[in-house]
Amino acid sequence: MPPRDSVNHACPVRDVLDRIGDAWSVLVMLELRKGPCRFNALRRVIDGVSQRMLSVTLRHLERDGLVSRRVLPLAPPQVEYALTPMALGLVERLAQLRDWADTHQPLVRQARDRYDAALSGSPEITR
Amino acid sequence: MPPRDSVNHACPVRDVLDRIGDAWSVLVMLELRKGPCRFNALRRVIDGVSQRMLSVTLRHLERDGLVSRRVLPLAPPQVEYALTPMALGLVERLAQLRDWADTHQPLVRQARDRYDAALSGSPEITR
DNA sequence: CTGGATCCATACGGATACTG
DNA sequence: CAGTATCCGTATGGATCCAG
Repeated sequence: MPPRDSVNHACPVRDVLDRIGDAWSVLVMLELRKGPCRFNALRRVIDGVSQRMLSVTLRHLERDGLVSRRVLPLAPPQVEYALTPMALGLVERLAQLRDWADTHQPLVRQARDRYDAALSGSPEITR
Repeated sequence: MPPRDSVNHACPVRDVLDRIGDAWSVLVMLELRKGPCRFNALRRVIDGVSQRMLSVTLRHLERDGLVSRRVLPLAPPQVEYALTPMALGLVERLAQLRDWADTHQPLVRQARDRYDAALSGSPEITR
């Protein structure tokens, strides 16, 4: 997709799909499902996320009204992120998705390996 | 994410999330949910997808065992794509997601506008 | 601690042209 | 019809440095 804004925004699904598009959003929301969490705590538990992407992701989620941001007025500044009420329904479905992923991941892996093997095994495939 | 393969593949969720990551996969699967479909038919109905991306997307889905590909031996070659049994559960959940997106899209839009307005409205924001 | 700003590599994705 | 191959602009995302 080009500039992502010049495109067909008549399709409502796209809005949410775009948010789900970057894996981090999903991971963050699933994590926040367990309860409110602070920036670096998220950073540690998400595993693999750079500080920049976590920041960007959280801002996007906040913009879409899916995550709330609460600044605790403390000596070392603390910021707590939490799901908004609106996000709850979405997160439930995301959890359903994750469950499917968990249980079917081995099958997907198998299929993938079979596919790859079939390719490299084919006699006429030169590459 | 870097090379997408050098990354943490210990996390099972990632595998499926990556597939869901590109919006096209979801759109294609939701379309195939209605029944088997041919290449150009998909191309027409998906709207916005380039021929290349549809091709790439379908190959990925096939590789993961989520979509089957059947070549009809006809004069003008025809290829029919369909969901595999394994994909059915996934697609159901994706449909759930799409439903949420449909019903909540206005709210997301609102939140987004409010967020943007708050930014440009803030006095101290120079940018 | 919680980020924003910048720099830079690369992978994604569109357009186009070409095959079976 | 159903793709594959190439070219090439652009957005994504990591690394690093800096600020409140």
